Amino acid sequence: MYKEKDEHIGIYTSHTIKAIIRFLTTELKQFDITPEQWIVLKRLAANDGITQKELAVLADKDRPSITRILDILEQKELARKEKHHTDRRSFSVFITPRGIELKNQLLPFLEDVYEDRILKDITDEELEVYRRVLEKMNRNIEGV
Amino acid sequence: MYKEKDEHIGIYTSHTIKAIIRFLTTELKQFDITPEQWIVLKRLAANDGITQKELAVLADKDRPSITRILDILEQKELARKEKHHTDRRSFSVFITPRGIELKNQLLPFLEDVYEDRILKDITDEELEVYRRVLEKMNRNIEGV
DNA sequence: CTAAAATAGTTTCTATACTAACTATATACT
DNA sequence: AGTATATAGTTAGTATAGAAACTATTTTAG
Repeated sequence: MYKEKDEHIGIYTSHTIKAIIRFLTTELKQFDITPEQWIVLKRLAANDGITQKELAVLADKDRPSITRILDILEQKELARKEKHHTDRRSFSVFITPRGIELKNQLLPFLEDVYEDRILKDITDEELEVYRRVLEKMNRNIEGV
Repeated sequence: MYKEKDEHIGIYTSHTIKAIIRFLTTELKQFDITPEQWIVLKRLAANDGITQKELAVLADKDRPSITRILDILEQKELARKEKHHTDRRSFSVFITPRGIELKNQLLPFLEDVYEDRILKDITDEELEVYRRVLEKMNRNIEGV
């Protein structure tokens, strides 16, 4: 573990994440939603009525991505946009009843997918170290 | 660490990887290459003359992605394709002198980027656990 | 040996990220 | 007040992943 960190950490992390996203995409197909759309819906459910910009920050998306993903969520009638009352540049975004219903299904579903499948046989101690490494990497490259 | 694994593991991992890829993209800009193109060039350097299909497997890309990325590497004169001698459906892919030169620069450069910056202040013990968690997650979702 | 199936690679389509340019509106400066 | 700057959101262009359809060739089966 002392050498070739590009290979053993960088490229292997990249491989694993792609596999997880592929796995989640497959699991979520039955709900007709992608993992990225899910993150936006989840943030929206917890912060109903916020602006696109605020939603972008919370969902870790840039503004073009939020525009695109909200278009899709609107098509699927999971979210809707209203003109902001005081700032005519902005939109307020709301989750629909259908969106709430889906969120209520997906929250426990995804907890189970992680608990029982993706993270099976991984101890809490290992997960704590794993999470700490992520935090350190984030801090190391912060502001870039 | 016992609950909300979708949030604390899934979404946070996704955030971190995006930040790392953004960081690497910025670092590699001076070499006019992206992280994904780098993986392909690296595998090609270690396996000169293999077919696109073999390269796709080694670089963890699907066939359309390899087609696209090789187009770019050819444009940049880092790789070239030749018709396969015995199987006329295939191409053999070769790295160019320019590609070799770039690889010789990037291999140590990226080792340093990981060692000195991305993984700064992360112990070998932590990295071993981190890598083990990745391996377990990979095994858990294998074949999906 | 010929027809069917498999394989290598490309192209097209959808979804995503990111940059840059653009429109419309709001805020700040003088 | 009027101009300059900043902000919210959209659109367009490049790079990537993945699915599906397609072409050309090879392999397999009968």
